[in-house]
Parts: sequence; C-alpha cells; structure tokens
Amino acid sequence: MSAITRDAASVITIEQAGQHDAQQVTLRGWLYNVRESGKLLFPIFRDGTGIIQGVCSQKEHPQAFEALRGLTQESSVIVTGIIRSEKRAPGGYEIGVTKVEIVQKVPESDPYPIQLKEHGVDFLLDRRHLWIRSPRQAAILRIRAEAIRAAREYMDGQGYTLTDAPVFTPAACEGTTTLFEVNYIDDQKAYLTQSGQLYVEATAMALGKVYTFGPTFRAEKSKTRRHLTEFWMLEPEAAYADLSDMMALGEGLVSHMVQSALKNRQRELETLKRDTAKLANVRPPFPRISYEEAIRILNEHGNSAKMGDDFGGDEETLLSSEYDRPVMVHRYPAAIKAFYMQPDPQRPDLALGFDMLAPEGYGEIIGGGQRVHDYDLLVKRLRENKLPEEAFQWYLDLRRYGSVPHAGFGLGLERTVAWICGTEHIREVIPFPRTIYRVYP
RNA sequence: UGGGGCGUGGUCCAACCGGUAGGACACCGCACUGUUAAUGCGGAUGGUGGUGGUUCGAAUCCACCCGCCCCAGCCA
Repeated sequence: MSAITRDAASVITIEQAGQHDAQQVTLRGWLYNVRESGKLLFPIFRDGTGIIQGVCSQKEHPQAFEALRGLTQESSVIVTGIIRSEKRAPGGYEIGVTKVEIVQKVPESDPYPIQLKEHGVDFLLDRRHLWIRSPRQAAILRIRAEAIRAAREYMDGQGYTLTDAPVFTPAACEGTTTLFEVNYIDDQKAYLTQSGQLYVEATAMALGKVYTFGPTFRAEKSKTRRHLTEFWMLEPEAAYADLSDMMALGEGLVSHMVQSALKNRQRELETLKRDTAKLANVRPPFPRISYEEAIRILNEHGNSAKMGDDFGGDEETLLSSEYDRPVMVHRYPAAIKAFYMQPDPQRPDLALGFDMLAPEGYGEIIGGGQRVHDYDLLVKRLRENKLPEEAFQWYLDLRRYGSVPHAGFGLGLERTVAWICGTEHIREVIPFPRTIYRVYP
C-alpha cells in the first residue's frame, strides 16, 4: 500500500470523515459521480464505508480539476483534501479536493454499465458483481454482516457451541425431490445438505448446547420473493430442552439481531429508508399462540383456514399483521409437520413444534421444536414417511445410546435480514443470490 | 408443476383493434463558482428475443420455441 499512500497517517475512510473536521486527509476509493457547475466540480466519492461529496475549484486547484473533469464513473481514485462541515453537502461533510491520483480510469469506450438511474431487475442481477457497489446494496450487505455477528454473539453468550454440519450428505432429511444430487468419488452419489439439523442433534448429545451456521440447498421450484436455492441457516439444538426453551431462545436471538442492527447499522438503515419505528418494538416477549388459536383468529378475519390446514403466505401475513413484533405459532397438527417432531403428550395429534412469523408479510423466519427421542416411535415415523432406514442408522443411534428429550430450530438468515432491511425481495440480501434459474455471476 | 404478466437503441419506457419505430437518460461538444440522479443549448450512434405463418404491408395478429418477472404449492 505504501506505494500509493505516501502518508499513511492521514488516510481515513469516509465513515470517519466527521472525526477529521478541518483536517487534511486522504481517501482511497472510487468515483461515484461528478457534477459540473462552471469552474466548480462536485465529485462524489465512495470507498465502501460511505459516500462523500467533494468540491474542486478550477482556479484554486487546476491540476485536480482537470483530473476530475469528465472522469468516468467508477474510476478508482486517491484524493487528498480538507474535510469540512458543510450543510449543503449530502451527509453533512465534504472534502475540498486539492490533489487527485487516478489509480485506474474506466475507459470512455467501455463505461461503467450501471447508471445512477432506474434499471430492471434482470439487468442488475446479471451485473450483481457491480451492483453491490451501489450505496443501497452495500448497506444491505453491512446489515447482513451485523445480523450474523449479533446472532453468533447471542448464541455464544447463551452457552451454545458452534459445531458445523457437513455440506455433502448421504440422503435427504425430508424427502428427495428438493435435493441437489452431486457426483461424489467413484460414481457414488451425494447430496447437498438441506438442513444441518440431523447432525446438530448428534453434536448436541456430545456437547449439550450447540448450533450450526452455514449454507443449505434446496432444489425447490419456488420462484417467489421469499425463496433462494442456496441460503444460510442458523440451527441451534440443545439436549434436555423443550418447546418453551426454544421459543424463548428464538425470541431472544431475533430480538438481539434486530436491536444490534438498530444500534450499530443506523446509517445503513437510513440509506434503505427503513421505517425503524417498526423494528424498535422487537423485544421479548413475543406473542405465542397455538395453532388452534391461530385458526380461530384467521376465521374471525374471514380466512377460511380449517383444522388440519397448513398456513400459506396469505395466512402468515394475516396472522403476523395482528402484532407489532414476530409471533410464534406452536403445536401444529403432527400430520403436516416433519417426521422427527415430538408429539404433544396431552394431544398426540399435535406436534411440539413452532414457527416464528416475521411482521410485515416477511413470512416464516424460524421453524423448529422438540424432536422425537424415543427409538421405536422414530422408526415408526421413518417407515410412515417411506424414508430409507439404512441411511438413518446413525441418526437412530442417537436414540439407542443415551437418548434424551431435546429441541432446536432453524432460522433463515436471508428472510430475517430481508425483514430487517425492508427489502422487496430476498435476493437482495445475499451477495450472490442463487435462484432456480440463476447461477450467474 | 399450475395461474397471470412481460421481452422495442447501452439503459428505462412509448407506439400494439396492422400502414414511415419515437422519447427520456447515458455518450460527445459548449455555457454556468454551490451542485444534490445539477441545469440549459447543440450533436452523433444505435433497436422490435427466435423460428415459421396470415397479409400488399407485422413491434402490432396466429403458432411454436427461448428468456425473465409475479403469485400459488413446498419450505427458511
């Protein structure tokens, strides 16, 4: 770096500009835009931490002026100047440019394709590697990073140990139609994981309270704003834990993620024009309603859902609109839930599971509950679901050797971040989204 | 996999009950010392997703194909 930053002491990032009022500093970044007004130029610089307006006078700094005049968008530049408080500048500060070093000029014959104008989704997604430079996309990615940091901070603080699950798996955990099959060594077949859950149950029996955090893959033909084929999931699991323990953990985790974003990424939420008043209430306790209560609420609002139905997008949106924070729906009918869900001893037709529904129509962000810990019952469920028992022998071992009641859940990172950011579509909250018809770039 | 919608210059759109494909932005030039996706004036480039059909004539009508978007199912 020293080759291009003679005086490292004065190099700052744009987000630090406010701490250097009236000082000479050097910024290293890219030219976001230039406005011309006679013998004054107003270049806008970005460096990944923010954007700042510059001012350059032809009369006072002719060399810098000539370097910037007509310079192409996204050319990389190192600029030196005086930071000053300026209420006419976006952000409240500007840099009076005295010196400009062009690191690479974007050629005029091949200009930066993304203009400061409206573009279609397909155009932008084809150029996702460049789109992420825009202030809005950069803000989203910073909020995503904060959500991950806060989630791990919370889990670690609750005594949970991170234990990673494999990406290659031998079989499905819930059916085979949505699995990505890959060629493994010597003509073996393997599948990309749909969930780390089965493995995290094993590590919970080894370490007590654990979680996984990693990518999961689903070859679902879903083409909605809530679906990706590759998404990240955080999955806690705890031995000797029950349904209510997991609902408490879920509300604590989600609250901490939201409150951390509000506290540490306020500027980015402003960039997104997110109505943060709607996030401020997201603190424990979250409402908990049973499936049967949920059906009653839906019916009172004219929805025709009846006992035994699973909830779709309409039902989720209607239910969540009743509350100012996420709502947890528990004890669904066992028939519509996964084979590993523990039945309610009071009501064996109900499963000790729960979903957490985010407000504002963002849908299910958590699904989980107690797992079947009885060997015979689990075998019965595997057979009922026509799952290959051989592939689940290791999973059955967990019920053979010191089985205990246990519970956990999966939190969908992108849905949670999409809700925090208030984005229209989930694909904006992951650096390089993978959807059913898109694997580029 | 169903239902609905959309493919027009580099980009975003208009023309679509058939009749000369147009605008804005971007780009280039000039003017402007406080601009806010700057503005004003001037200029050059460049397009109907593909194949076939109907017709004197197709961006427009028809068939098939390709691509994309939204919704549903499934799920996080």
